[in-house]
Amino acid sequence: MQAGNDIIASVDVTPLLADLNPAQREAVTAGPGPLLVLAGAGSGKTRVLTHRVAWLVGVEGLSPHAILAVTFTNKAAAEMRTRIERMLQHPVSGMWIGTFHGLSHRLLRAHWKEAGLPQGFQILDAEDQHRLIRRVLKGLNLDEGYWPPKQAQWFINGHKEEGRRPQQLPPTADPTQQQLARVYQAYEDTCQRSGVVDFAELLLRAYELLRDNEPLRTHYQGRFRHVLVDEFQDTNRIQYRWLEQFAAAHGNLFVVGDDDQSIYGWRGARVENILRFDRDHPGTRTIRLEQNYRSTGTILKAANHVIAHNSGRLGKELWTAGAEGEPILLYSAYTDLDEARFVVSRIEAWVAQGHPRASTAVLYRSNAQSRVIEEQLIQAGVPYRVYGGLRFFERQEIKDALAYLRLMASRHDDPSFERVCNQPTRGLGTKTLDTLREHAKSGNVSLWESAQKLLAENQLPARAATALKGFLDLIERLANETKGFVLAEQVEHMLSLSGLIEHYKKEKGEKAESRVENLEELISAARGFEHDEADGFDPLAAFLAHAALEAGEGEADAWEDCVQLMSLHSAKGLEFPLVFLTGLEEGLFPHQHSLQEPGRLEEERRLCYVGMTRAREQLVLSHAEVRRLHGQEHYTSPSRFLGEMPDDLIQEVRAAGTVTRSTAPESGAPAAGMRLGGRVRHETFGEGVVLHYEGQGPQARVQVNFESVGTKWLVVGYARLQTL
DNA sequence: GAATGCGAAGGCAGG
DNA sequence: CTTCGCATTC
Repeated sequence: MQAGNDIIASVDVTPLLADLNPAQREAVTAGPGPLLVLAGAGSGKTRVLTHRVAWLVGVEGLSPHAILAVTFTNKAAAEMRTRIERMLQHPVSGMWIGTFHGLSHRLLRAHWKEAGLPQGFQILDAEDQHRLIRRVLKGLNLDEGYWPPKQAQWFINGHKEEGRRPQQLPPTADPTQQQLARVYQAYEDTCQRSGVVDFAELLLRAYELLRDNEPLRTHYQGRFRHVLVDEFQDTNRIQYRWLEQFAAAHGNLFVVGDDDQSIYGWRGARVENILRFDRDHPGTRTIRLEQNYRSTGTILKAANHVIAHNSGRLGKELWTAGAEGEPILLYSAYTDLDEARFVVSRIEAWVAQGHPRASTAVLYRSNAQSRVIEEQLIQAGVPYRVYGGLRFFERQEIKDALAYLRLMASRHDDPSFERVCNQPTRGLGTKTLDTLREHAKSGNVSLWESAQKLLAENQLPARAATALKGFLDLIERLANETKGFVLAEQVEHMLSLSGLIEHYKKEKGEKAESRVENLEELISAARGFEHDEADGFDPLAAFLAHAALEAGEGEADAWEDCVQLMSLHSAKGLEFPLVFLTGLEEGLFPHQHSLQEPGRLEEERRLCYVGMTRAREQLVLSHAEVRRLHGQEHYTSPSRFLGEMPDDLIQEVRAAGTVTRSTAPESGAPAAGMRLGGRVRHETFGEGVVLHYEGQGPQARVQVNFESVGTKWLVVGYARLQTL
């Protein structure tokens, strides 16, 4: 390749490669063909991806148009784009950088006809999908008690993630499966009729589009000469095949991932995708990035120990050239409140040392845990920001508003019709709606069409007819009158004409007030919304897609210097000098649901690994002996993950009393009703908490932390302990 | 047809 | 502990 060398020689590649280590450099400068980069946490993964793109464009002279880069989150996509543009020092508009969902959506918008969708198709989020499934179940006369919508949702999404349509389900004699298959089919029909697609459908539909449409496939394969994928360990089966559709012709598939950070098995991710990548793609070059630039040696050592308990890994051990750093701190709290206070006091001390608040993250397994910590932060007057949870575009009032906008864009959107036809109330009751649904179902048309038809044929009672006509006219009027308006004015107009904002203004209470504020915020959001005109669809459609695909930020403004609160899942890819990993308790983390299946437990362990490796300088672990969850008090035992870290790396912090670090029970309980963290009463020592036990039956010994006399080992057979 | 109040059910992670 | 559906009442 004489010519190639000439090109390379003619460009000064020094700045591009200067700050890379040998492994990173090897990945960035690799030739064509499949390449797997096993990138450990903090090993410069994003750097490799962005440098690779810069290399392809800047050195190999590839057009940005020829690059397809896929990520999982919008944030990652945005960051990648920014960094690439900074490196190349000019905008790269022709490059496709986005999430699987975002890019699929783009494809489907561009080729809606070929994909068998109406032009104005709308996107269902998880909640919309849930509601629709409930409707479908009702339509099939299935009792919700017997047929939980959640189960049907799980069934449908699970199959879609595997690429299976209702007709392609494996034959089964199981009546439950058969019934669920019918639900799946009915759901699909409803979606098709209403012109809506759920998240999984975006991917599946885009994949099928390329698979079945040869000219289109050839076109895109010809255009995208290089396909790059971030977080490859989180791809599910359909995403894997989706990628193959693009890369099959040339095999230039550059995937970056870490099997130890695969944490989305519950939504269909297949670790196997990364485990078998080199077998699926002969000639794959595998490059390991094991040097970590983020955390201290202590943190890495502990994290390596934890993850070593998993089986079937590709194998990787992080190391650092940096310092050992501070020991990991462990706080055993009495209660979740105690834990929260501890966290807040450490944060205050940290901030007092001159660190910005934003250098701190509090991580937890489930979003419900944030409340207690938030309350303590508020009390201490420490600004904070919560990621995840209920996000802007998921709020009730915002979804109401969006439903109006969606109907303006697409009349046949049944879920939106159902949502707002009587919101605010305008005299459309159950009866009328039932008639509408019945009629729509039998005629296989949308609610909108069915309403028009029933009105035209005068088949409704006068009152209902007036109300219904009022609604249809309202939507038509909104759509027509606001044509040519700028987006924000469209939204504003809709809010006042529909009576929605008035409706919430009339309501009293703090909640209603914030709803009105949110609706006003929606107008601002619309005003600030920018989209690529080149996408070829109008601003309203783009805005609606944005709302569906990017649920928006949580509370608080991003500007202020504030403590970051988030679930472990949303922490992936981020890093902070000081990290709190809270709620390390059996049943919570690892989560209860994961204890049955070994595979799930390993995923929880990976989640722990992800959490630990977020910390740059200081990692603080904590667990509570008593935790209030869902209104009930639970006595808990420390997470088994704590027992998987070497003792000498951990320093315990304890205000009073001592709690020995204990691992989860390896065998059953020593006596009836006795469990780690459970409360017991002793005749002379009083009440205490079970910390440890050994053996079973009357010879079993238990360690109890008594409130009055501290920790003692007792033999169950003699101590006559009473479980409480 | 709409507002109010009660009881039951759900309860993990996210695009 | 919430939220949501449902029934009762206005």
